[in-house]
Amino acid sequence: MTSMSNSVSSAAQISQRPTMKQVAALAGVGTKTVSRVINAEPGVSAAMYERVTAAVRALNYQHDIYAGSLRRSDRRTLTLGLLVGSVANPFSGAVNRAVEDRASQQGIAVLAVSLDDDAAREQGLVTALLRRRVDALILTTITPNQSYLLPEMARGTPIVFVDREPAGVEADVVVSDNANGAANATRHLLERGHRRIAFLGDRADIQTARERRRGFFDAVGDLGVPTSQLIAVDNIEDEEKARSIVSELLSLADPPTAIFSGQNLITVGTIRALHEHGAQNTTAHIGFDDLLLADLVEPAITVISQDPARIGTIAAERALAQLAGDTQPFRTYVVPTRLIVRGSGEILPRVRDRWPRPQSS
Amino acid sequence: MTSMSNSVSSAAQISQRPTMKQVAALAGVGTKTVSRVINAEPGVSAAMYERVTAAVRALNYQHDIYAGSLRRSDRRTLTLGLLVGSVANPFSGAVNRAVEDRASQQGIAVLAVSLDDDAAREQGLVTALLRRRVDALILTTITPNQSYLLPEMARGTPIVFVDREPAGVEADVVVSDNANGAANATRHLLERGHRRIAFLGDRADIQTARERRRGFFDAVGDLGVPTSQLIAVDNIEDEEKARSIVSELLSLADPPTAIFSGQNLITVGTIRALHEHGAQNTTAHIGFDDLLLADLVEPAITVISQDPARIGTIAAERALAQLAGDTQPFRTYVVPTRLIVRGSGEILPRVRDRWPRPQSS
DNA sequence: CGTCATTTTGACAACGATGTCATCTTTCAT
DNA sequence: ATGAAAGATGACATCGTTGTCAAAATGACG
Repeated sequence: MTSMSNSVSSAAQISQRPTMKQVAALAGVGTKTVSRVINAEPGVSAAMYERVTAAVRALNYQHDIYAGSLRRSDRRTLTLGLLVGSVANPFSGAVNRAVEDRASQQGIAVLAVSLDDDAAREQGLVTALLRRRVDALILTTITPNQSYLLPEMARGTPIVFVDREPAGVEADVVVSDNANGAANATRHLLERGHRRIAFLGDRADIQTARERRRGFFDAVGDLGVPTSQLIAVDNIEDEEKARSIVSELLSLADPPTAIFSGQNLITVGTIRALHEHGAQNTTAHIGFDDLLLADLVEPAITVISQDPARIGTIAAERALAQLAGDTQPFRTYVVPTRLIVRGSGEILPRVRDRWPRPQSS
Repeated sequence: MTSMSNSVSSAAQISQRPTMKQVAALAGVGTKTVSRVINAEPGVSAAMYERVTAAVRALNYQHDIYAGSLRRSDRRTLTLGLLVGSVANPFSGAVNRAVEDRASQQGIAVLAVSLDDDAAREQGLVTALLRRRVDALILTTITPNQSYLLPEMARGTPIVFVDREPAGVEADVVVSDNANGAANATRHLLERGHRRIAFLGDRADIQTARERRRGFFDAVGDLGVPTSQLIAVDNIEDEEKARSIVSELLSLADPPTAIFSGQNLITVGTIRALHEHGAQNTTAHIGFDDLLLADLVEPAITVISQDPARIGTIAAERALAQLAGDTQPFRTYVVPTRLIVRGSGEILPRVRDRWPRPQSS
């Protein structure tokens, strides 16, 4: 009975995915001709084209991009690798979406992974993208140095950095105008007479956090505000920590008359604390990065808004341009931020706290 | 001088990505041995293992997942395909993140694409994922029927539907408790004496929108509220349209005493309109889906909150389980929603609008 | 109608990896 | 010491596709 070993018994025959060979067989042509039709290569007669597309439809053939890329000389996989803070975070989501929109115009898909600002994950995540042979990388980084990417760049893989500037690598970079934005916010407060201002910053190992801090100190420095007036707290990791810190600050004998919160979640924590202390209408507050509903809380929150969609679009454009052979020198694209005046940032200090001090002549 | 055609002139030699063959050559072993080491297959002596890993490190070899999958019998690409509303939208982002977290535990990456609730895009996007040979699909759909996926399912590709129930396919489904959540919100309003209630719904071709509408009408129907009291507006596509509709409603001679907004952006538009009319403290309002800062606007917004992370986690678990050979029958997982009481939903109608009517005996 | 240029087509190797299987060592019981 | 069993290793075909190149078909022209 061994003759039955090529069994009919595997009854529940699972239909295989059709291959190009099967399409070719059905159409009665060579596989190369099918390949030509699929890839819209020239030199196929109308009759052949018709026969092949009919077979493709009949079998519901789905071309395998990766098998193709294996043999193809450019080795393109039509996939972009994107490393962002977290795909769950609105800023990253907007960047992701903009990249997707740009890329999908050319049939390119986006493989996005979340960094979580965990330096230990960075290289592993990049490797995971590279193992999948993405055509280009768009990266938000956290490690102090990105020179581990040099061999990959030497191989010709386009790499664009977004949101944060890399170190140890020459490349296209797309960032918000962090220092300027922060300085603008700070000047806005200074102009309204605030001097006792609190700066609340994100983790200091994050490049943008350092930039925003720098902008803050540049602005107060330009005016020669004595540092004894200032309060700066860094490394605020989450909303709850921000809330408790602001709560403490408001309990001080001499609390700040204005607060500049340097990141999204810190802004939310700050708003919470201000409301808890009933201080939201007496303490000025500007946040870096806009929030949904920020215009509907009481008072509405003045913010420095970023343009993540534009950041994503430019990054995708640069990556795609490099793929297309563009060789213009690397540049840093600085996307402007915008001060959106809504109320919380325009609260004036009490007269006795206001600067410049009235002349007592 | 033709002997120089194998030119030294292509000076800027681009270093190629090392292949397994090169690693094998450097280590002085066969490629199959390298393959065994890379894949942690048993039967490799310690000495060989050491020699191979040394060569891998020396060349910075990066294993090509797709080339491997081509020959491998299970044809796994260690990639999951995810179709969501939009990677820029917070709900989708949370689902995406949960799927990523689950999948990355097994070294699986997520290829996410945005549907934009555009029926014309659905099949094309699924095909784009399938062309990349994803191991499984997690889909949010918009077309009226998903039977086009039957051949793919017959091939053994696990497919899990999230957020919305499919039609024409038997599969695992993970959804919010939409009808119940909407009914709860509605009862919450009815219990407080509201009868003149407005339901504001999303596009009627979206399954969840229909479910929420159903929940609303179930709840009012159970109490026998005369439909003449009710206002239902469907197909509200964006925040601005929601705002203008609510604005109109509030201008009616007999405006609604309560509003149930059936989706995120509709909720935001509703809040805007209420504030513009100064009606936010006299008109009750409950929104479906939570919003950041919803607890900080005045009044704080009562909502039906969903649990997108849980939806994503369950979906990923089911997809991975099916990949692992789990054959339990398909199920619909209903993730509970939760009424979060914050104030806007507890506003009472004026006495003369309140039900039940006081007995005039 | 024959010749040559041009267009269309397909056979075959190759891309980078793994499955199969044969070969070569080593180990160990007798 | 010997043979059998087990372990380690690599040669080779193969996965689904495309590059190369030669062969076949077609068309142009005298």
